[in-house]
Amino acid sequence: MCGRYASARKKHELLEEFQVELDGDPDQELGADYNVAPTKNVYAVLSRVPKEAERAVRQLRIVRWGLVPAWAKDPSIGSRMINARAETLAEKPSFRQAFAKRRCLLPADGYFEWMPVEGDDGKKRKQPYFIRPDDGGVLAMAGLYEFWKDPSRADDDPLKWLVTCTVITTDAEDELGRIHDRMPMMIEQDRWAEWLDPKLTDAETVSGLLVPASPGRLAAIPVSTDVNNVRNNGPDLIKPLPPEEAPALF
DNA sequence: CCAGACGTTGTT
DNA sequence: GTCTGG
DNA sequence: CCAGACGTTGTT
DNA sequence: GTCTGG
Repeated sequence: MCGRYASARKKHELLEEFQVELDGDPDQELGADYNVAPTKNVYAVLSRVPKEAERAVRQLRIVRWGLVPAWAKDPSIGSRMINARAETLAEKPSFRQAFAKRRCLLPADGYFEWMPVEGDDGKKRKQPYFIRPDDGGVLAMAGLYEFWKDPSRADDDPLKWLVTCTVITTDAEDELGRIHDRMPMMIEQDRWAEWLDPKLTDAETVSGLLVPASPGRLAAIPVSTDVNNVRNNGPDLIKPLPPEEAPALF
């Protein structure tokens, strides 16, 4: 699955790597985040037709992780909507609309998975792994975004509309499956444009874009349990553990 | 009809 | 044990 | 995903 | 808002 990831690239790098036309939040830049957790703000690449325009424009926006459906009475439900199963997206009431019209990419340097292991003392513990492309390239996780109108705020309040997102999950490929049986769905660069196209609303066609990532591109690196606590952050969280402290993977 | 859910993961 | 918050 | 709370009243 | 269960 995907319940934690890293996103440390600068905004200008993302604008370039994702061939973004419009910076949706020109006044805001997120700091390098090596411990992105649910409810935090993240970058999303999406394509929408701006007001009074006729053409969809690829843009980079800051959204909150944890999708709040339009019908929610309050936004707290978002912390339980951090993932959406690729297999059932098209039917689930919480995701169906977003799947048809509001798909996005969530840029990541890599994501974290916790593997249950037996410690030297026989006690159960969990070893975190950082999973990232072995060539250091950017990951484009498939996501959905949604708008939620906050009834407690005035119409002219800039916070009237909350924009949230969820990460789509799929079965993990063989090697990664040993750590965890689910993983975030990745979109290859040659499918970005189609995935983001808001005019493409046919569920079957869109589902066809959700193909498992090509295997063998990702490396799983054992890291310190410092990542467990969301208050910790910084590049040390993705540093490989010294070999003597790293449990044998396979 | 109304009430209540609407989600995923992992673990036992 | 289970829910909420980050 | 993991960590941390899990509660109410009244008083400062 | 829309679906499911009773």
